[in-house]
Amino acid sequence: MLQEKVKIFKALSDPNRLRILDMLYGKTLCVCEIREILKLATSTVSSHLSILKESGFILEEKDGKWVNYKLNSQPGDHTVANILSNIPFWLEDDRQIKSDNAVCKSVDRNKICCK
Amino acid sequence: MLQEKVKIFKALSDPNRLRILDMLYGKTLCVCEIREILKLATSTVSSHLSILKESGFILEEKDGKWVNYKLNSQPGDHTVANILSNIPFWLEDDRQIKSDNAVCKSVDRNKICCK
DNA sequence: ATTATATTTCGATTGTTATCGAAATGAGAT
DNA sequence: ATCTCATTTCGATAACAATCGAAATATAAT
Repeated sequence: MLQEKVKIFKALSDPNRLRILDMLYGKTLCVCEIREILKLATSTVSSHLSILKESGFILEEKDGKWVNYKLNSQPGDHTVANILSNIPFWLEDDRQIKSDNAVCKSVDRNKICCK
Repeated sequence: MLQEKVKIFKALSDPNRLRILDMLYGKTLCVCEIREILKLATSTVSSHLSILKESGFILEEKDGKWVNYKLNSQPGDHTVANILSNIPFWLEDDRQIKSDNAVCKSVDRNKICCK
């Protein structure tokens, strides 16, 4: 269905979701790490992650009280697979994306979440 | 800007715009030919074409009272170029897209528009 | 069991998008 | 000049999306 493809492109039609996707190329992240980098409400981040998951771009893994999100390395849809292999190339020149990559490396879940 | 990329993906986030793009791989079309195939109001088609043009996917060419739309063969943005080279592959399995391709070949502007 | 922390779901709000029909524009034909 | 046809712009409407905070759920630690 064409609507499936539309769902894929809608998932990419938000700057915060593009930032999340790009960050996940570096490493697996939990909701509160992403919340800290994007400066959004936790519920908003959760909603973005759900959209990326439903469209096939990412997978979730429960780990105790955390939920880790990572890129889907074996997407069922070939459009998703193709896009995932191109996104770093498409976004690499962006200022925000570059900055996220730097911040992302130094983010530590144990400092951010557990108080 | 990340917003530039978002604009590109938003342009792809509508089934009618995906249908238009795919049809343009076959041939240049005017607004009323597209209107006839998509069964939408002329003003709606014009609006979709404007979105595809603003995001860099297509170009317009005035030809008398007609305005012809065609794919942009030299997009400035490498994301657009990359996507344009992949779209036929991404959409080829879709029923609607297959049917459009057939209909599109037999569409004749002189039968549809001029009465 | 109770408490604390991470996440999701829900409800409300605000902004955006797809659609139409009507009015305006532009360009050829009479 | 006037008429006709293709297209765009405008204004309205209805559906959808991003965001938040509060309430609900889940899991770990005390």
